[in-house]
Amino acid sequence: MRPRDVAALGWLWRENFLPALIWVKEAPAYRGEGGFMITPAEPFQRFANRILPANLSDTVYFRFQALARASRLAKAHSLDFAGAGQQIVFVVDGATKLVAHASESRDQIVAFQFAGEVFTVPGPDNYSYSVSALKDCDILAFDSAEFLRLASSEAGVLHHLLENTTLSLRRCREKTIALGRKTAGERIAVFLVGMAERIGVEQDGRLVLELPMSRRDISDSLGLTIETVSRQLSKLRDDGVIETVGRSGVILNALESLRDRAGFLREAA
Amino acid sequence: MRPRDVAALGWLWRENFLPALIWVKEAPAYRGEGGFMITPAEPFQRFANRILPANLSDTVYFRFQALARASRLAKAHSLDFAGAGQQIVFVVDGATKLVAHASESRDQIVAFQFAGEVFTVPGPDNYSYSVSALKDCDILAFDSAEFLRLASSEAGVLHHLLENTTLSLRRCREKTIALGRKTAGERIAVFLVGMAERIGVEQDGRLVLELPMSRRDISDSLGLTIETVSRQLSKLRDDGVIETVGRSGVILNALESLRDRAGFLREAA
DNA sequence: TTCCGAATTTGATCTGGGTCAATGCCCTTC
DNA sequence: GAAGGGCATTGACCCAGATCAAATTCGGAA
Repeated sequence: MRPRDVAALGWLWRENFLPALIWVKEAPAYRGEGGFMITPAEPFQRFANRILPANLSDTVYFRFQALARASRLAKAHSLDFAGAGQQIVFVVDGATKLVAHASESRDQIVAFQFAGEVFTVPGPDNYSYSVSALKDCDILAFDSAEFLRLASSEAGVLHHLLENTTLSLRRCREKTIALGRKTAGERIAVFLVGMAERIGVEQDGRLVLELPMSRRDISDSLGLTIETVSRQLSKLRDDGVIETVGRSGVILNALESLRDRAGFLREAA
Repeated sequence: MRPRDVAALGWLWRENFLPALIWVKEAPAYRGEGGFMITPAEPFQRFANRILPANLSDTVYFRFQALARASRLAKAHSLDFAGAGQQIVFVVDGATKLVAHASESRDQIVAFQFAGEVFTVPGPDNYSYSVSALKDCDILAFDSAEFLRLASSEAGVLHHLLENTTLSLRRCREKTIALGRKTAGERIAVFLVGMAERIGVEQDGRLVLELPMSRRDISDSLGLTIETVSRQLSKLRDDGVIETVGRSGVILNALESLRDRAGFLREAA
């Protein structure tokens, strides 16, 4: 049974969670194999390959699987964990944004995530957080408390999770630096360089980006307005540093120049 | 041998690291006891109480101890990990700031830390990071790679570290929200409320803060200038929300009003 | 207790990026 | 392939907070 077929189940699928189990039939048979076969067990499988150690016992493996709630998230739709506590989310496929709602009409995008990435969604606190799909997504979500209870004696799982969290923290700190001490032009350059590293594709020696997020998303991520984002991109275009293709395509002609404009620490410092 | 005595050793102590071991003589005898006795083993002891599981074997305990580099850091002095990789730092006593150097004269304070807190210092990347003492400090530092190698099969240690990292991430995200979408007045209110939670002391029903950081530190943390910080504090004083005592004392007369000004999500939303 | 230098506060002015307002252009849908 | 609607761009103007410049005050040292 493929996700596609499952979708046909109708209401079960929708916006809501659904145990990943229904995607899974012969999981153990596939587990641990290299290469991502498109199999019924694929979503949890991919998660397991990335986060669970290869030598995990079947019993524990299935317990984790039972905790996973899979959801198919159509573009622009969002998961709201209001009421629930901290979550651990895996992006099986697609791209998402983690949005903090500061107040009416003031959203801050805390981070973007792409296929294969794991991240933590804070429980509600001073702000409420939600995860939105930048394009159609497949997502696995775990209640963090339940997940950690199960993982509490699995050093391998904790280690992977720690590494992922530390990476998120580093990215968040870099964003802090950008928002606290950089000009609009520098922020845009930082953004483009960062996206180039994460989703850039090389074509004819030039880096090509297909940005899944809108100008509003970019501005909500960088603490700017859409107008400023647009103006800065136009400036880069006028300067020949980038070319734009339609609404989402960006070609980076001069990555070095972009790095200079990003205001990073000089290498030779 | 107390830290105080050790300091008398002179050059060994200074700004440099020094194996924590020299602080330690009868560590095993004290380990696991409740209550923080001031003992020779105190620094590593405190760290162990917070991060290492109580049932850790002595062998492993001592291996961790051998990795610890203790340092006494005088106010305004800083540890520079340039060259070294990611670090795990424990603030035994005092208060520190984690500073990212964006470029000449543009520093961003990424986080403040107080006694008893553990945090990660990123390895050099697009920016270089350093840890500075807001007041005289005792600090333990571990090379992160070495620490994790040793901890890789110690689920208890990893679990604590993960919790600490997740907390840092949550704080960093809240800072992101503040820097991306809040006005100067809101940022100051957020800062004061946050400090109240971490180092506030209740006196006669009012919260009293003794801020260890200067106006420059506050401005470098909030992405503002010292002048703006000063003006916003004056405004709060004029409005009767706070009183200031000398350069570092702040009395919060109306925590609720501060919360309102912080632009947090309305509870009743 | 006085004194000095640095930290802070306060004031005046300037500006990067926000806001408001059209206009233009993708891209979807029919 | 024409049309419509939202997204993006561009322009004019404004303002929160930066910058520049004193004046004031704190708190350590003598």
